[in-house]
Amino acid sequence: MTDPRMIRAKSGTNHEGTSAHNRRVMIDALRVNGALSRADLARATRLTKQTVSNIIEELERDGLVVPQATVRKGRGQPSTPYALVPTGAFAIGLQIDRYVTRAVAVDLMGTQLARAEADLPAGGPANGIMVVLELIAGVRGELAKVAAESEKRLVGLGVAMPGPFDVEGADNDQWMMEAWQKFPLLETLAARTGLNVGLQNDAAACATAERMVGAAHGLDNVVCLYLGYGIGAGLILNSELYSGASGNAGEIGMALLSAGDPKRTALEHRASLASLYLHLGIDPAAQGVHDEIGRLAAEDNPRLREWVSEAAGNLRWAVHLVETIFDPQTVIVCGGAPEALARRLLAAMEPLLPSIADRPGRSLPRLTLGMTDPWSVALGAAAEPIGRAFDPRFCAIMK
Amino acid sequence: MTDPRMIRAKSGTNHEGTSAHNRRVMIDALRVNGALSRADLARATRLTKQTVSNIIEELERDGLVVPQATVRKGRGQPSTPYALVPTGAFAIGLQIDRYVTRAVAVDLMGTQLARAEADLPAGGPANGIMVVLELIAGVRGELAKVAAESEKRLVGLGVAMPGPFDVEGADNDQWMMEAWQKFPLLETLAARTGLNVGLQNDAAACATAERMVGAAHGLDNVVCLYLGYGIGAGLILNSELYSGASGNAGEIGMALLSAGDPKRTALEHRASLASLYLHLGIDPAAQGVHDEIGRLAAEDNPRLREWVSEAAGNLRWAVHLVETIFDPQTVIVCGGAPEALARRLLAAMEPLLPSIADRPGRSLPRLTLGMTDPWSVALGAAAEPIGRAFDPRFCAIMK
DNA sequence: CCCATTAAGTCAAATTACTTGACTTAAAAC
DNA sequence: GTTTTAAGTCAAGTAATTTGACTTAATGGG
Repeated sequence: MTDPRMIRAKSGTNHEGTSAHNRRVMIDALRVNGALSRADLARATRLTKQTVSNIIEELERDGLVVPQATVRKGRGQPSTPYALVPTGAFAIGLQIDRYVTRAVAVDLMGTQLARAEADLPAGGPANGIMVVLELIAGVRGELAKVAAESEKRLVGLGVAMPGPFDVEGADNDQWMMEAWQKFPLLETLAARTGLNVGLQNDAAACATAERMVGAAHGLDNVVCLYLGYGIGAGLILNSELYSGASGNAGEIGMALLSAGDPKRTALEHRASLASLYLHLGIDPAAQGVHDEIGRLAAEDNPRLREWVSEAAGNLRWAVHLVETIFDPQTVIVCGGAPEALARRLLAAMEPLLPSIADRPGRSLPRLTLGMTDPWSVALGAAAEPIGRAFDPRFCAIMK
Repeated sequence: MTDPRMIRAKSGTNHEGTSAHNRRVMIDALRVNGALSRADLARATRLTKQTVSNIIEELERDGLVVPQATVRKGRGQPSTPYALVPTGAFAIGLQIDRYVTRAVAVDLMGTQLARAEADLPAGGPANGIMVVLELIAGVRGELAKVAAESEKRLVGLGVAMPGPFDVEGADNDQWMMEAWQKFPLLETLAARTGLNVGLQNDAAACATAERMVGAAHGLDNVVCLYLGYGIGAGLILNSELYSGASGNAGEIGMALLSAGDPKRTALEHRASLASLYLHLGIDPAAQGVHDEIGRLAAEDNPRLREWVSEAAGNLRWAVHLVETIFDPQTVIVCGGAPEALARRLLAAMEPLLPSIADRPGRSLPRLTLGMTDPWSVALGAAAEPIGRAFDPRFCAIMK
């Protein structure tokens, strides 16, 4: 007898799947384009006016869209644009980093409505899980105060933490995170919060954030270079976050800088905040580190300038590499570096190396500065459940 | 008035879309798993028995599946497995390379039923297009002789040629191909053959071939390193070929070997058949070059050994890089190198560099030898229209 | 040897959700 | 003031899945 678990197949779909897909397509269209009339939506989605009307009616009943003032535009009956209601859905994002954890609550549009951070005690999840749970509960409570229906409309909890996940012989400075990764975090959080829980690495979270509210909004193929304690790439390919066979795609920081180098130097040893801290002799666990390096960057500190120069050289190569491999619409630099530092890095990276991205008729710059905000990872973590709930490509068609 | 062309949205779907998706899911399941009963299909696709029955009936009427002998397996009524009919669909693949062009005709299962090759005259498409058209016509005629209904069941013509496409300042040795790329090839072929025409680069074609009949069969996340005149990566991500924003994803051969190198040496200058020909002082346009280097590899020629050693070092790094960036299930080495040479390269690449691919519980090797056959690119080109027609992920849900 | 059990597969009706085509409404153009 | 154009609604039609009862055909226990 054929073991049914051995049969590999994709899922079929039915009318509900069709309907869910169409709803998501419409929500996505409204998110990307802003308010649209039913007629516009019908043209854009290639559905009939009637179908669009039905779905809009349902979305309005569900409190996800509202009609705007009618618009006269030439001949014909004026149209009534519909806009997404920001308070139509909420999500909570949680970042677990090496020394700190952050939680934010966002609405459907990605606006932050509440947030809080806490230091993570040493010793991994055994000591930290309570801190995390309290942080989430606090933000959730704040959200409930600001938005009446938030509990009913919470679509999930997104978690972001540094990768890689489930790898043998990970880097030494990862030992803190390793304990977290062995811990049944998702199960615990799901059980204790009652929410759907999803996980991404920090670079992926940043890309998710950029896609929802940042430089990648409305783009389909983007690579986000996330400069944090390490360096990772968040990959948006065909409008979808790509996470690889085991969730570790984009760990570009572990890429060796050259084929021949016997010392096997990885990119993040030369271009990451960790390498900057090392270069400057700063303790990354100390309070106010972020502001400190922001100040150094603003005043163009010579030691920092040295690092920028070398890091920029390596990042220039990293950009060349991802352009060559992914052929994205643009590359976005984002992450936990202070904006002054990020701007210096971007400036130092020019001119970029030649690559296939030098093509005629580009409309976007090859390199874009994205969010430089310590909260962007938590924001992206929060964006993940919203994307999951409302993104038409998220396997929406399957049952 | 809002310009409808300015509105960006994904396409909605309807019952036909649903149905098409379910048909494709079933065909895909049969392709990956072999013959399955309706009950098995219902379980695997999460559709009802009745729906599966309806679709199977339709597929049988269309000549795409046939019932096999019934199978008794324990209690209950014996099941009737259904198998794909190889002659249910046909496609033609065309490879346009620098000095030669090849065409193959394949069936639904990827079996080659006819093939032919021809030298390409210098001067690009002006002189070459007639050669190509005659080649296609020849193969098409052969196919018609072997398979009665082939004309009715031809799903398309796939074209593969070296990339990158539409890039400024492409490599010098690409000038021959540049003329081809400027030529309205797809339009001409579509007009002259009356078939649906699709285009891939050669690495992508090889990956498509590996997925249909090779080492990537049934896998969802695979990188194929295609060693040809240059070197490229064919990317299968989430079961789908990824081709980037402008069709040039995977042009890894143009990746610079190190961040610092002022000479800006690209990978394919060190690890590609072009570099081997250069190293050996062989004219790549000469007849019998392929057999020649195969012979040299078989007899372990010292000059060739030198090249293998250096190329393997660089390929080892390339594997490390794609593992780090894509986190694939496996990396497949394939392409136009003779098998003896490919085996030497693979052997020389061990041990691989450490990477996130070193994870516990892997079932597949990190590195696999794929097809080493000059025809594999043409085969992959032919597989593309079949995939397009029968792959459930190929935007099947959209209208 | 018979009958209960199990599983494959069919039948016919119900349901869901999209489409169709005619119609209404409201504004601009002539 | 009439015509034209476009947005949007109404009601019936249609395609495709689901549902639940039924049929068929095998195994296995008593």
